[in-house]
Amino acid sequence: MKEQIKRYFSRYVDFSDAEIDEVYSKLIPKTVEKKDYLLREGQVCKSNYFILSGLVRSFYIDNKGNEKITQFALENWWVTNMESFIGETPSLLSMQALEKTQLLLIDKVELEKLYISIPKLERLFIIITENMLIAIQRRNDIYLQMKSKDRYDYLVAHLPNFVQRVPQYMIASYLEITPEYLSDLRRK
Amino acid sequence: MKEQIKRYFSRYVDFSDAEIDEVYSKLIPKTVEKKDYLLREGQVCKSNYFILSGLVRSFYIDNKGNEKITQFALENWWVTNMESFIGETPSLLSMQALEKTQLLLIDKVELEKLYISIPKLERLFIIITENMLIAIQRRNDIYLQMKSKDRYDYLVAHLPNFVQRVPQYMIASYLEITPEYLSDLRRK
DNA sequence: TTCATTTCTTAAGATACCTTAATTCTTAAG
DNA sequence: CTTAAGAATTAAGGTATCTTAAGAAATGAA
Repeated sequence: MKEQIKRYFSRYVDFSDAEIDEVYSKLIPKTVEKKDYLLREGQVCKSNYFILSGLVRSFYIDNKGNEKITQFALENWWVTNMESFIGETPSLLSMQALEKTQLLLIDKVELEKLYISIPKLERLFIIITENMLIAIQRRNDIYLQMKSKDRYDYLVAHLPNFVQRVPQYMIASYLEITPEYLSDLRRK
Repeated sequence: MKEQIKRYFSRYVDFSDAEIDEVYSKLIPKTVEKKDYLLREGQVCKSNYFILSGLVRSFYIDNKGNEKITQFALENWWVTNMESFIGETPSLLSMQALEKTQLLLIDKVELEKLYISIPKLERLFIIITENMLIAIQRRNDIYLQMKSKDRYDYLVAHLPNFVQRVPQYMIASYLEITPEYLSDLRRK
């Protein structure tokens, strides 16, 4: 577990073993079962979650009562609801495990303390935030330009894990189409 | 001009007058005319732009040759192409003034030097980046949930400046619909 | 294995939005 | 003031995607 975190951290910033240890000591392990919630709509999201293994989705219920999936997250991703986490406001999204999932979570308060003793850590989270922003913008562009069929093909090509591990009606939700129409598309 | 920057800065972080002066001395004033470009597709975006007055759009040309507007930015906003600015990669977007626009720009290299002498400044830009991320996510959600008509109404209600100052076919592009269809919608 | 639940498919009819192309309205330059 | 260029409207026909509803297939619990 510690190795996995260490590998992840050193992808972006150079930490000493002592620094890794200090961070690691503040990370709280948590295992959730399939269908368990990490966060429910209306709660304030107080933690940032590092996924050791498993798969998590973020979603909300739209005004017609349908679930809309905004994000999948898997091994070696950080996942949180930025808006709620940063602003300390009630979350519009829920986060739910789609498989048995092992996590390390860090509390917002602890994280901010760590920033002071290990400024490099803040640098790491800046980079993570920037990458998130870029990824979201890129995803938007894809959605802007592509028709449903192409979005599906793109997903299969670039994120095959999602397609394999997630039920098809959730893929449809993520792609912003109905399950019926996705089924149609796949026939071709 | 300095007053405007100072007001903006102190919305988020407390700076001393001396700190403001130091930052201000690195900001380069620039005035561009309507239709001038701040950045062209293919260039690396080396600066972050603070808009003192005027209006700027970001857009790209899609595979059918149509302009797609991804963002408008106006007074007291920072505007840049994050992906190109952070990654120092050729920009996929262009940025163009839609009105005569007064800017203060800061070079990436200068900005990073300033982070060292004024760490609080980095804090400010973290906040700006986080807010950007939240805004983009929120915009996505709106696009996810709403039909064209509702997106237009939302824009009129929440960002009337855009609707007033930008030609309608650009609003259509921003809303991801054709100008003809927007015209249809407005009739109702 | 069996039954119940969840997920996926199929098809018909409806709707949102696009394409093209012609027409009017507005703006800016001479 | 006149004209050309840019912007907005209108209408007809087409396509992508949704809705509803039913049945088939897969999965998981007993």
